[in-house]
Amino acid sequence: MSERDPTLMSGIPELVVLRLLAQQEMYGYEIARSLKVLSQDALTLGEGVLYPALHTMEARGLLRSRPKQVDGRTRIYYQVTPRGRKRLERLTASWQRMSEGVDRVLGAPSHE
Amino acid sequence: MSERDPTLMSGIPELVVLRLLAQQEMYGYEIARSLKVLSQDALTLGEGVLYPALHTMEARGLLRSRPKQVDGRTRIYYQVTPRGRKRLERLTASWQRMSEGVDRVLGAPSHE
DNA sequence: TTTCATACCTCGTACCCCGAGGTATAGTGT
DNA sequence: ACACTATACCTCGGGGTACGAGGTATGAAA
Repeated sequence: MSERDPTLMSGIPELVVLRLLAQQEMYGYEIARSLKVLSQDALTLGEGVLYPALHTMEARGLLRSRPKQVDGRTRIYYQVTPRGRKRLERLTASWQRMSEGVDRVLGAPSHE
Repeated sequence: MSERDPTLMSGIPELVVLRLLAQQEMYGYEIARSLKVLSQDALTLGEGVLYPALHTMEARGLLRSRPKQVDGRTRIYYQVTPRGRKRLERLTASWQRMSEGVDRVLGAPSHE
């Protein structure tokens, strides 16, 4: 139903997928490839993560989808809804806050 | 037994706890407070996360503990084992790689 | 025809986070 | 004496998510 804010945990897949789709409509397979390239292999969304995530996000009204036939293959294109954009903003803020927090702890002086 | 590498997910509690303890021996309650201060409130480890995490990490040989009586209260001090230090290195590297990946995706141009 | 890339999917598991609640001591305020 | 706060530990149950493995199907290349 309603989205929960990530506390410490991930939500990374949701965040990066929303970010990609905020730029342009894409289909699942394409998202996976783009992510790998953009992140320079640091992030890899397996299909067992990606597809369920897309479905969940659509069910929550963050995405909308439409099928498209290309060369006899079916692609399902997703786009971000206004609600999804709001969610993206919040997740981005959370991520920044959280990752800065971790970096501060990691960067803490070893002594004194 | 063996530790799993975080793929996308968290492991943040484990990472930051190891990092704190790598600097000096600490007890649970102290860790929670330090974390809040160091991260400037961006990170808060609830006790329901912290204590189980400490126990698991000890069971995995990443930490060693010793009880200490202070003012009639029992504190359990934890320190990092050599194995824990290796684990910390790996987690730190993972974290850096991962967070840079996310930042690259987030920072990707909005158009063209 | 076999293999590879494309393109979708689900199931089960494992893992982890988290809130709520529980015990106990020491100190402070009334 | 009584209550409240801070210290200090703990567990349990639930919820959510990530993930690997496996499954279907098409088109192109070997």
